[in-house]
Amino acid sequence: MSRVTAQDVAEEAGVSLATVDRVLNKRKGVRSETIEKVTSAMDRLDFVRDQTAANLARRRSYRFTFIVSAGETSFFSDIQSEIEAAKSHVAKERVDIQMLAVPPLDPQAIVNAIERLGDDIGDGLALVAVESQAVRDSVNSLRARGVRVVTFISDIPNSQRERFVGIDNVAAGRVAGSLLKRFISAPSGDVALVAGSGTLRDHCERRMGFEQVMRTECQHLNVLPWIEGEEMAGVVEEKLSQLMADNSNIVGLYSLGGGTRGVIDTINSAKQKISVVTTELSKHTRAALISGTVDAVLVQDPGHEVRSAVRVLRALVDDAPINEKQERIRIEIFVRDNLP
Amino acid sequence: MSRVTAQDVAEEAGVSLATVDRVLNKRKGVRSETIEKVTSAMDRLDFVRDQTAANLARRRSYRFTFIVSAGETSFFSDIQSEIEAAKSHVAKERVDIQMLAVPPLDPQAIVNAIERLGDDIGDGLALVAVESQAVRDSVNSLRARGVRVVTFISDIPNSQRERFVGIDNVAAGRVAGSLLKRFISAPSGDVALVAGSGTLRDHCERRMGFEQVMRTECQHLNVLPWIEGEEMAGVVEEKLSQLMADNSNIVGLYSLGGGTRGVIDTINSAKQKISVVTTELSKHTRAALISGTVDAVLVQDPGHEVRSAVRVLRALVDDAPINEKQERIRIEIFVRDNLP
DNA sequence: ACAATAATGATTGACGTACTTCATTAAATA
DNA sequence: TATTTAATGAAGTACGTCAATCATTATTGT
Repeated sequence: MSRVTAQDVAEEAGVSLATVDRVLNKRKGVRSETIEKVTSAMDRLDFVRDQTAANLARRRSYRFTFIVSAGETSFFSDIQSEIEAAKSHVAKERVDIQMLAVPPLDPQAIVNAIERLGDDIGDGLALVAVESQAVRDSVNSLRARGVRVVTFISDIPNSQRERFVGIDNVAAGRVAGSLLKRFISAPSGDVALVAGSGTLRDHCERRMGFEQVMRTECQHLNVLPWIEGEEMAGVVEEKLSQLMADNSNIVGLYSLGGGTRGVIDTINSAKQKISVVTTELSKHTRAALISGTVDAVLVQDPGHEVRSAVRVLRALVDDAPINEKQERIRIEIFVRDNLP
Repeated sequence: MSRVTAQDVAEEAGVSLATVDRVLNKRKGVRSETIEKVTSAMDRLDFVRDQTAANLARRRSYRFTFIVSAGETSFFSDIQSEIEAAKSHVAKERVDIQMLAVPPLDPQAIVNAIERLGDDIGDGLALVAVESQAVRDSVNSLRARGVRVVTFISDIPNSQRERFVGIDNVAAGRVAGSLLKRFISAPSGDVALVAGSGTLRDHCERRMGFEQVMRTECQHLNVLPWIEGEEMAGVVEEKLSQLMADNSNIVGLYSLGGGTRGVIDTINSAKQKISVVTTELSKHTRAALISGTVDAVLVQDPGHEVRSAVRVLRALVDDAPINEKQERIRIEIFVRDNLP
């Protein structure tokens, strides 16, 4: 009933513990014939090596760095507190996490941060990437040094990052589109689009996805030129109320990034019935969902993303397989009734 | 830079390792004054006990039993394969899982299974519960024996199970209602309701939630008497086509349980445009989402549920805190564009 | 002040694996 | 056959904590 140990395997295979160990850790100096004896004994006994004991003996501990945007949006403060939470949670499993917040939208800040960290960066890095060749180079040189790198929330394709932990933003945009398509009952009308900044990759991708759906499936709807809110509620509010004053026929709106509070305030003081889909679950979007101002909110779960990044980094360091299903970050749809 | 050990704490506190250990494991025979010295040293040094080493030394291993319904629905076969997956995954962390499939909807089968297992049930049980006093008693006596019990997917309230791992089914029903409400653009019409069986608690709850929304917010819609499909596609198809023949004004449909394939087939061969929300992601609902027959599918992620149950059981055994955010099972909404 | 009790120290051997060293044996080459 | 080389065994130390034992101090009450 007690666990099968390497010692048991040795006896079963008729070899010494040392040889089992050599096989287990793929060290050289064992005949393939002997390897076979050992592995078959392992199968027979259902041996699974005790990872906890192994890690202890290896005195392996993991050190990971998170570099995130210091943006003042609620999403990024959520991310930061989730990292803090994860930090204390995994500390007892010999995983040490450090977090660095850098100014948003600034590639050089990221590069400098990585530079400054040097070897202190540890075994792995989770990075909220910004599109830039300098960052790409920086990531690649980390990889060359053996540091495992995952991008996080915002990807940087064509770099040597080993994985992207985050949602498919094009799909998120499409979801917004197909929801709005179903929500809007008017036979025709205009649809407004509010974004943070055109330089943000995720915003662009969501917009792409959204417009794909609108173009191909909603000929009766006309997507207005998008509003760039620069992630600031005030700016959004000003530009959006202008837009709504000019267009009396707005029937739908997709807010795909920052400054959603401005959207909500504007819609609240408008008379038209507009179907609204937004992003990010903050106290404002939550209230708006409940009051009915907003119909649906599309979300990526920061907690899941942080935990996933840690698990993935650990698996990369351990050369262990990744549970794809577990690590897939969902595009979550919230309506009033499934609010957490 | 290396980890802080209990030995370091002992030195910092000016006591022996034995005393630190006594404090750490809350053994008696230490003056409260000394306890204070030790804990403050721990704080100063940021000591976190190494769980892996602790588990090793304690030679603690966990043994959990899953009792699930042997229903032939795709949902339960998904559950079973997720349990298998979890089993091999956690084996390396000294967690042993056994699974037992019992006939669905049969309280006595559950009670007998628990009886037969005896002490072999291990440290904890995750149970797909069925409403019944016998099961409730059985759960309670397990708890009295010190076995930790969580219910799983289907709850059994008023028992001493320590937690329910699953979704809020009333909320799921409400989500279905508020989605349909938005999807249906017709000014009025009938809404059909297809369920598996009235004896299933989760089905009843979803129906409740759905009708709540319909009654309070959709006076323009008329919910037809529900169809009991007994989880069989053929039965559903027959009854539903009859219903649709009788009512030419059906504009929406919510399929809240088994036999969804029958719903899909029926709708496919109908001429009306009906907004449809269903449950469970199978290859049929997936195809129907893509083809547009179904507008949205409400899902609980079996993988997440299984992993959560294991984590919760382990936390219960360890007397460790539970990460509520991580363990909240989401009501997931899938439309064509966020299909996994 | 003395015994009785409580608190602490010192030491030791697990737990299951990793990794090294040194000795021994078997196989391959000259 | 002698010699080199490769394969294996035997044994020990380490990882950080747990848990038990026994010896040694403090701290009580009388």
